[in-house]
Amino acid sequence: MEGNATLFDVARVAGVSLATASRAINGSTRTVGAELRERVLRAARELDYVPNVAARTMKRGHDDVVGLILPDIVDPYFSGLASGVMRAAEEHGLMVSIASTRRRSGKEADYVAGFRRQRNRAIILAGSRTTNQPEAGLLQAEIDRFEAQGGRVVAVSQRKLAVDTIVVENRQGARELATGLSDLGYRDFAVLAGPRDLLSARDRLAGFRTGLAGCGIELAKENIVNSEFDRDGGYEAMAQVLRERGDVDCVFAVNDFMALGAIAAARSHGLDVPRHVAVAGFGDSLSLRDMSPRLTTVRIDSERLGRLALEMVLSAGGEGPRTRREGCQVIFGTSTPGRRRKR
Amino acid sequence: MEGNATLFDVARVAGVSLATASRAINGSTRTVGAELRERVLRAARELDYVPNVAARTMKRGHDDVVGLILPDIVDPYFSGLASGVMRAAEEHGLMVSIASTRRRSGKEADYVAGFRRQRNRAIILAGSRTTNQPEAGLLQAEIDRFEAQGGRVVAVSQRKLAVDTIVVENRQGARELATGLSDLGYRDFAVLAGPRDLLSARDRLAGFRTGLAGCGIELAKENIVNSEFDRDGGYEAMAQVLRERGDVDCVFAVNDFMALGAIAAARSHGLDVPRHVAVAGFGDSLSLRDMSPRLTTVRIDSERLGRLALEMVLSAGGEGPRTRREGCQVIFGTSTPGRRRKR
DNA sequence: CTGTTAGCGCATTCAA
DNA sequence: TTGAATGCGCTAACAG
Repeated sequence: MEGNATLFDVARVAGVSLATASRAINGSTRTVGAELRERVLRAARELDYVPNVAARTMKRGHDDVVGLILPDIVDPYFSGLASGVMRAAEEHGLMVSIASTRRRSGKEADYVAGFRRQRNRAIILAGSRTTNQPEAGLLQAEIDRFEAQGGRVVAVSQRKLAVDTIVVENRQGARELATGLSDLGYRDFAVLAGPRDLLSARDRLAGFRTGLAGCGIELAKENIVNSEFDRDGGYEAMAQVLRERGDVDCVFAVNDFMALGAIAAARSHGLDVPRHVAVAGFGDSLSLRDMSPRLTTVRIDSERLGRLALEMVLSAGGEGPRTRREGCQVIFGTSTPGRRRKR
Repeated sequence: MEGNATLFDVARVAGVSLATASRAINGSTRTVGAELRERVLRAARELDYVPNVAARTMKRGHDDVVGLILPDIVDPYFSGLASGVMRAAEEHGLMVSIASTRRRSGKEADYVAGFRRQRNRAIILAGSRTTNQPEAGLLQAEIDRFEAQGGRVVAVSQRKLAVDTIVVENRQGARELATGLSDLGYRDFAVLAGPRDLLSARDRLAGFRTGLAGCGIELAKENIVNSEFDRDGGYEAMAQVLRERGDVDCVFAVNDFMALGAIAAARSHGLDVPRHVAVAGFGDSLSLRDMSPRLTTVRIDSERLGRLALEMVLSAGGEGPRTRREGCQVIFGTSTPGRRRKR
């Protein structure tokens, strides 16, 4: 075996026409007689025939690859989502191309353009939308081009683009968390609110505030600290809280890894979690499940989101953007055991 | 703008031939007069021309995508590696397709075949080799086909396939870990050795044993327990150790997540780590850095491995398989503080 | 049900 | 340096 057998070779060996060989192997609308099909398949096997995807793509206008754009593959939320996408893709005989923006949200449009050039069949766009309007415009323009070319697009985040979207109910989750923490007796809260321009972070803050308000607790502006969305951001924000607002009894970090940093910061200030201060996160990262104390958090099943996104992007649907909401569930751990009466 | 402008359209608008347009845009051997080139480029911009990758691939025989095959994208080691690959790929203008075998090592060959059909430019095969010989044969056969077609392949693991390989020095790392633990005064070891057929796990065990032997410590067979390579495997193996060999003072889990499970198992048996038993892992997963106790482990910079792999797979090299060794570094944490004299 | 034929968009040969 | 013509491998009309 050297270069590659082509469909033409297969047809010749099988003694049929090119078209018949194509139909037998690919299975088009037309059917092929059992005997001929058998002959073709046998010839293909003998010749170790491999279809040339590029040629097929040229005809069809798209390939069997779905592109996945995400902010950071190392983040367990997104690697979980990628895992779900890949698993579902395998079931459908699709390949998955992944592009990481590494949190440079402006890169999303570039990667959409890249997938368009590749003639990928569909794109899944994961990760929170931001408040950056000009960027969103460029992204939407690229998406429109991709769709004009016959590609399908699904976003997993907020409903901010004119595409099918799986919306994660950050608000609802944060609201329930707030209520639960209030029930546990906490009253003086601080929120490590993450980046100002990240909608997921904003939604979690907003939901949390709403939940507290429902319990008659107001969240003072001074008790909201912005920072990066990662472990170090949580550390710094918590340090600031401890410096400036020493009297809080519960801290909500809008992301598990920020919560991790917050706990580390508390420790390095000589405070124990949860004895001196309670901490809750958001995301329920698997690798943190064995942490001690077990972090109170809000579970998002990102693998499931990935699977749903792939299914959605494959289901035709021509009648305007669809929205599917996915809830999340509060998990109480030992990091918020309930407040003992103070003093 | 509707369907898509083709190179033909660009040529027409620019008032040149197809060939000239192709040469101006792609930049072939032939050069194009400055003025004509400018005209072509302008026309391309006006028409929002996007090259059809499929057509180009048909001519060239390969595209600008590199395939990455790994056992599990959710494992931080592999998501880190993927991150490195993607980062380097971006610098080279390449896309990355990722396939997860979900630890079904027989799937590797299937995905190599898949990437071959896609006419991908290169494949990076990450993850430990196993002792399964027939599987390895099938995989090698698919790799040979891929290479016969002009593709390049690099493996990151053990040097078991006839391809360029980046070898992770598991043995050396485990050996140094053993020596270090011995220096800390530990004498009675158990090893949670992971799956019997996984070479990485075997190498870590072997290195650890060698290291102990160098310190005059023999590792009894009964103190080696096999299990799955994940958190739950570590939990079960540790439970078995505690049941059957209560007297160990230090446990080495060949993988960080197994160590995590081991610590959880110890706790649920009423034992404190490290007070009652010390635990060490392997891998230095980032998300575990804030764990308490801080896990003693062996650091592998998987992001770097990914970057190196991509560079290697792009560098031509026709003279038989190359091997590059990458070391790893022992990190001591509070999970192995040093042994207090017993009794 | 099967065969013939005409491109898909591009890079590259061969002429000019 | 430029242009005209060819064919990569395949699918989908269009005949039969």
